[in-house]
Amino acid sequence: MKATELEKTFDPEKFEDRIYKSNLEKKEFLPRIKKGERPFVIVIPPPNVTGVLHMGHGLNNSLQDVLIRYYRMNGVPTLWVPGTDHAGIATQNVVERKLAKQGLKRHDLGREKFLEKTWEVSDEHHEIITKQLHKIGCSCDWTRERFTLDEGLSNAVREVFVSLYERDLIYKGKYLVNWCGSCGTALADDEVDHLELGGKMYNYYYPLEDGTDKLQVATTRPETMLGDTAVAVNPEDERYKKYIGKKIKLPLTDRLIPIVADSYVDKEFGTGVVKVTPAHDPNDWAISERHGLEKMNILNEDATLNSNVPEKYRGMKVLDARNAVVEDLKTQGFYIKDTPIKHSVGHCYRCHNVVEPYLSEQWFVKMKPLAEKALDAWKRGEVVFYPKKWENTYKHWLENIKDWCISRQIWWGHRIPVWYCSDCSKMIVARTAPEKCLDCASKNLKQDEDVLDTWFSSWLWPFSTLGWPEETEDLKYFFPTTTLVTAYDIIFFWVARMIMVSLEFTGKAPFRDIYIHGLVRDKFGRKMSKSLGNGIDPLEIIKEYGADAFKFTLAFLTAQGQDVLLEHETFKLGSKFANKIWNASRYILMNLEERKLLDFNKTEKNDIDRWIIHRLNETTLDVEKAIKSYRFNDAAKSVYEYFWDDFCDWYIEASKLSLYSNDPGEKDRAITVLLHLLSQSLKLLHPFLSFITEEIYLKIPGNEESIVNSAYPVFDGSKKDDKLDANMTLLKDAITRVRTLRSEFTIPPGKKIKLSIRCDNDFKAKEFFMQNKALISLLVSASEVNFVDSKLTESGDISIAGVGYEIYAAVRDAVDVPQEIEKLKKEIEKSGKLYDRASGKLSNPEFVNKARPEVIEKEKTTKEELGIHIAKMKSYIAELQK
RNA sequence: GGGCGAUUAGCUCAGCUGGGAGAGCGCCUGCCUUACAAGCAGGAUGUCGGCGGUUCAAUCCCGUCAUCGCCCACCA
Repeated sequence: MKATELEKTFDPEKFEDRIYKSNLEKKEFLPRIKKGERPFVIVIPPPNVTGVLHMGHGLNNSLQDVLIRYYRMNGVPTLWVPGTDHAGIATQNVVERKLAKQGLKRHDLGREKFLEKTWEVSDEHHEIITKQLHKIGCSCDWTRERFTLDEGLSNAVREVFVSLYERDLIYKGKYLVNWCGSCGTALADDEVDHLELGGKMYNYYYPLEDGTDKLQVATTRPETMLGDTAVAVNPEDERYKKYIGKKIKLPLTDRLIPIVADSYVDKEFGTGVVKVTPAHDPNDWAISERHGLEKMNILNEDATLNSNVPEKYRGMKVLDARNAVVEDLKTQGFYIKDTPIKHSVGHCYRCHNVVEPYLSEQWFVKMKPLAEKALDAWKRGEVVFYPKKWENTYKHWLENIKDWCISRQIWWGHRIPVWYCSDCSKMIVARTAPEKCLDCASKNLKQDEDVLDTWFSSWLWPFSTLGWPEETEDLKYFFPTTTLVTAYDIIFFWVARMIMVSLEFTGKAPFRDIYIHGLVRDKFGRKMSKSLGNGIDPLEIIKEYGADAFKFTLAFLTAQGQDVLLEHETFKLGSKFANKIWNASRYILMNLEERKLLDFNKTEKNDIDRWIIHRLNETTLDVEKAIKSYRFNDAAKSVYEYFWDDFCDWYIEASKLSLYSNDPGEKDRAITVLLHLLSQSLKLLHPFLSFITEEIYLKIPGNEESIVNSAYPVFDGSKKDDKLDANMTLLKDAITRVRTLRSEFTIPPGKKIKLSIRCDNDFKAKEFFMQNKALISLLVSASEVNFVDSKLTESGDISIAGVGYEIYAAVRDAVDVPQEIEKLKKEIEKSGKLYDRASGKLSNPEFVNKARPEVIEKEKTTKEELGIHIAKMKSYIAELQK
């Protein structure tokens, strides 16, 4: 066999793109459907086509890839559906910002031209995003890629809209909605971010019509007084009872407004008088409904004041109007004072401008009936959150759900499938554009100008991507999907809504497991953002460290329920690991030179071979447990420790006994086993480091097919060998003790030392130690190792105490005796404390009576062993003092 | 105003069902030992936020306080 050369330095850039391309060409990422077998399916949380992928996407997709690759290798038919989201307002904003730079507004272009521009932006970002996912190594099935605005998904959107309308779950009406004046559209409640800000509470008087008295009111938004249509007091409030039914002369206007009694008003709070602005405050809206008050809208769509206010304020922006109103109240003598206050102010989650409550006609989804189904499904255990704590959030939101405003006054999105007859004003809700009015047969029809909320298409994603409403083969086989991987910031927007609509239309929950990972933050725990400039570009990391380092590091750091704190340097962790894999593999492949490979199964295994096979086997089980419970850090740590600590530091080091021997047969045997274990180890690592494992795997003789669809190592109970593992632990411990001695007394590695080992008669690993004499000798760099029956007192060796054995090292001349005595004394002290603790427990009758037997047994052993240990060290001191 | 989470080595964090505290980075010592100096071998470092309680036994369970963070909520 000729040696397979790996380049001396590990350079991921040299193979990652090539491997991804090859995997695509060979269709490695397409599902291998097995009829009757339940597949493992993930639909990607579709990235927005507003921009490029950030570290949060990097994390999200890396974790999905780990899962997908793990199940794929375990022989489960596996599908990962990729795709992107048109992201209505967000994308529209991007285009509008571009236009603004040229001094243009969307209306200057007109709807059609504007949409053309938006498609350009969308296509451009789609390209970038796709390339980024390729770079990360995401093993998606790109033949099934979808976009929320593509034809199939648009069909699904219309189908759902019309069906919900027919089921009386969608309605149109004039209500108070959250209005973003800057985006010029209505927003859903959860699209409003509430920020705690410092503001002012303005106090001023409203005079009674008859001039007999004046009432003090307070507000944080004084400009709304121009839309006040009443003043409310508590019906039980003795101070104001006499005024109920009377009228207020509203300052700055010529309007008279009534004083009404409403129990909503808290007598104790403020002055007990509330100004009522039904069109611009949800509570006031409710009051106005109860009292049949007028609802006076004072805002235009762009959040300037409209013609319902006195002329001087018209056209002013809200804040300008606020200042003007305050000024005028002052000059006219109504003003009292303002006090600083902290209060939460709603902001648009897309453009971050202040949102105003605004009266307008919108489309809504009745959420209660949908939410009930979603709650029931969760209670029945059809969906499970990992970690569980998010179930509270989910439950709370569903139980307090309000109707969802789904119409948006923007252009980028799914046009609402509703038409109005210009002649008879008939409203037609239809799946396809009607040709004529159903009532008057007029062909003069106009489609609703508005588009649907982005989430109205996203919530269909798990089934619309698989072909719904068509009964496709994909839908039948792959739906419902298995796991949703997402961050907690979109539980309401997306996760809960997907469950609701899926239950409504398919009768099934769209996925079984919901894995909620944390958010990516910088090393100070701050969210990564453009404005802070603390973002890390995934591609930059991949360019410097490689995609494997990227994915492995993220998996290693993803503890369930925790945010992930990152800085650029953090990725060295994965990079160093990849480098280690590279070099270990290089060592093995290098030693193929002139070797004859044997049949692994028929090859004899020595102790250390069987030990590493045992360790691999155990690790396989650890990974399985960790992956199945979505504990990515545990899984990554487990393969890391297996490969670095067990495979490299012990197994490969031990293999040098064989590979550097003069016995060609032993060399052949050893390389055969090594190569097999390397192959298995690479498979074990592949879900976490996908490129390097493929690159090396295909260089191993006999491996023809990609590692992507190779069989993952499976836990095999018959390979479990705890006795061997215990023996190895003792052997490793003995070796470490000798190495520590060498290190402490600076005995250089080149200097071989002579060792004698004496085992107690009942020492369990006696045979094992004796059989592996040569190994011990190699790993501690000994000139010779002898097993003796008793201490050779006259030798003047330094003694090392083990549990069940002692090692005598002929290094007395190199040792600083007082220092050695000091060290032994320290250890006696430390052991003494532990001994006292154990014996204390054992002499406590409560402990002996109540503790579990195995715990008592353990304490007994501990006490016994420590006793011997201490005695040994005392005798060593005595000896050294001779 | 509710709800949730965090507090463990200098830093960032693991520690799943209570039984002698761990990782990565950093630090100290010695090594360019023919896979790897992005490495090897060895080492130091913790009143596991405070106080109570349950228990034979608490980093882990309960209560409470403190500090920090997040989510939800219409109090003018």
